[in-house]
Parts: sequence; C-alpha cells; structure tokens
Amino acid sequence: MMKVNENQTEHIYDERREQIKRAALKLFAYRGITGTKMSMIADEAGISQGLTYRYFNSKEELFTELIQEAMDESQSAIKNIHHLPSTPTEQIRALTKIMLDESHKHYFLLVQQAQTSEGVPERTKQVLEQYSSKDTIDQLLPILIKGQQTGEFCAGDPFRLLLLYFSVISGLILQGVHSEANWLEEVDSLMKILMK
Amino acid sequence: MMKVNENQTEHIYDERREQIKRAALKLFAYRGITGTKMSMIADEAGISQGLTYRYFNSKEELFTELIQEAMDESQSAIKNIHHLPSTPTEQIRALTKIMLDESHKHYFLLVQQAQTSEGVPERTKQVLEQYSSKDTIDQLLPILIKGQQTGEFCAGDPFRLLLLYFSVISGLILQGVHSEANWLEEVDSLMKILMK
DNA sequence: GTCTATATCTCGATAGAC
DNA sequence: GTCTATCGAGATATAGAC
Repeated sequence: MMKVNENQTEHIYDERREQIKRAALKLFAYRGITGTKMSMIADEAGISQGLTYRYFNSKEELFTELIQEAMDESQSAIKNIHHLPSTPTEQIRALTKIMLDESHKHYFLLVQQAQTSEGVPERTKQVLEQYSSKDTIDQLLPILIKGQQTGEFCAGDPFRLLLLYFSVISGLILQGVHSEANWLEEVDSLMKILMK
Repeated sequence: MMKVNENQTEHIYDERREQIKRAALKLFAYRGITGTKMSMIADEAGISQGLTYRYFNSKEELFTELIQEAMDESQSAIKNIHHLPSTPTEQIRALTKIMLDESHKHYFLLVQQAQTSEGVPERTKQVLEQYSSKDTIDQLLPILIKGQQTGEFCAGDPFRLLLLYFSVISGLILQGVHSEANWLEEVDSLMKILMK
C-alpha cells in the first residue's frame, strides 16, 4: 500500500528533473557550458540554485546527460529515414527538414557547441566520440550511393559529399540563432550541393 | 639622441602586444570569450598572467580589439574582390577561397563565435553591429545580380541567396575546426548553391 | 523537497618586489 | 618590463533550517 505514494513521488521527481533539463538545454545551446551558470539554469527553471544539486551532482553531469540525449535523438531521426519508402532525394530532404526544424534545433545546437568549443569536460568528449559524425554519415551512405546510381545525385566520393552536406546544415543552424532566419525554405538550394 | 631608444622601446612594446594578440586570437576563436581564461592566453604567449594587463586593460578590451581587427580584415578582403576584373563566378570563388584559407580562418571563427554565443560584452556587440553581415552582403549584391544577368547564377532573391551562402561558409569553418577537413577543394560543390 | 546560508574555489585584476 | 603574491567578485557545490 506504499506503492502508489512511491510512484507518485518518483513521478514528481522525474518531472522536476525534466524541468531542469529543459531549462539547461536552452541555455547551454546558446551560451555553451562555460557561459552558462547554474544560477541561470535555476532561474530559468524557477527554482533555487541549491535545489539543482538535489537532481544533478554537478554541472558537468547535467551537461553530459543532455549531450547523451541529443545524440540518441539524432540517431533515431536517422533510423527513421530508412523506413520511409521513397526516393533518396526525398529521404535526404526529410532529414534536412527535421534538422532545421524548431523542435530539434536546440539539440543540434548543443552538440555543435560541444563539438566545436574546447571547454568541454573529458567525460562529455567520450559520449561525443561514442556516436561520432563518422558513424552518422556511414548510416546514410547507402542512401547517397543509391541516389548516385539513379542519377539523382552528383558523382564523387559519397562520404566526403555527405560530410560536406551535414557540416553545412550544422553551420546553418548555428548561424540562424541570431539572424532569426528560417532556412527551412532553402532546403532545395542546399540540396543542390548533392544534386546532379 | 633619445629618439632611437624610444623607437626601439616602442617596437618591443608593439611586438609583445602582437604576441599576446596572436595567442588570444587562437584561443578565443576556438573556445569563445567565457571559455578562455587570461591564464591560458598568458601560457600560450609564454608570459606571466599579470603581465598581460600591462598591455591590455581587460579581457574585454583584448577581445574587442581582435574583433575590430577581424572585421577590418574581412572588409578589405571584400573590397579587393571588386578590383579583380573577372566574371562574377570567379569573384565569388576567390572570396570563398580566402575565407576558407588557413590564414583567415581564425578571424572568421572569432567573428562567428562573437555573433552566435551570448556571453559577449556590450562594447563588443557595438563593434559587431558597426559592420553587420548585412553591410557585407550589400557590398556583394552587385556581383550576384550581374551573375544572374549573365546567366551564371540561379534566379531568386539575391540578398537571401548571399546570406545563405555566407552562412554556409561560416558554418563550415566552425565545423572544420576539429575534423581537420580542408574544404578548399569543395569550393565548387559549395558554389552549386548559387549556380544555375 | 525546497530554500537560505556558507564553505571553497576559480578567475579577473592590482600591487609591489626585483 | 616582468614576475609573484594577493585581493575581491562571482561561481560551484555543500550543509543545515524549515
């Protein structure tokens, strides 16, 4: 008969954890780990600074957990692409749109921040390497090669082409942060990089 | 007869200033202003931490001076493009190569960092706005429009096309930091964004 | 569970010896 | 001119009251 209460307590606990993570994601994505203070995260989440440490042992742990989530998220986005039964062009277009989409932006920004700035803790680097951009691209290689065979995509080293393409997308997301630009409408312009 | 000594002293002073600036540029570009500690800059320059303050009043001043320099540098790169008497395609290609070039990379990265991360001091923001990316693109508009008239470039809003293109370049530079990729060979792939 | 208070540390900036 | 020592602000992380 203790069960219900226990579950409820656990539920509240998880909720608060998520609340802190949402606040932290937003801040980390825009300001990086060194530029984000724990007090800012607490403010954004509407709780006291000290309480944050009841849910996360350190700033580093919080940051790393978010990176892990972001990686999982992008992995599953790529997995889903393969299940869409359409042309390579449409598959890449769909993935591009997901990446540029408002709801995924923070995650991609966070990873971008972590990969480019050097003030990242050792523990976090390990998570980043675990799913390297190389693996991500390896998964997309079959799609690109098929597109080259059908004549939709241009010739050239498929790996290098994909690396270029996704570097471009990542860069655009970062750039768009301030300019308020919405590159979603420019997907076709971007895809010209891959097209014949 | 004091003149010679005075000049020499001044020369040594300027040399050291440049030495600090070189060290700071490298660090700021990769780690941002909040991720870079004055002690790191001093280490990189091979001097003591305290000495840095004999040459710059504050970290902010050092950062802002570098931003100013980076802006001047990119402005003059764009000015020079107009004096090259060649086709629009060649002009844009030349500018792209300059931006991706090793020697300019740090400057472009620094500006990128400053424009995207939020922990930037107020004074620096003013310098950034002084030469906004809008002005930069405005200067290149005639080239793009000419290219559209000659049929080299694709149709579409010239401003939006250029903004997209230079966002792509900036993003690539950032992305390339760690992957050691050299996108110089990919200039033609990138320019497909603009081409017919 | 949550907040306030505080110990501890890190960093920017200054002071003073050489 | 340069270094070492140190101050003071602000941040992370902990402790203790409610």
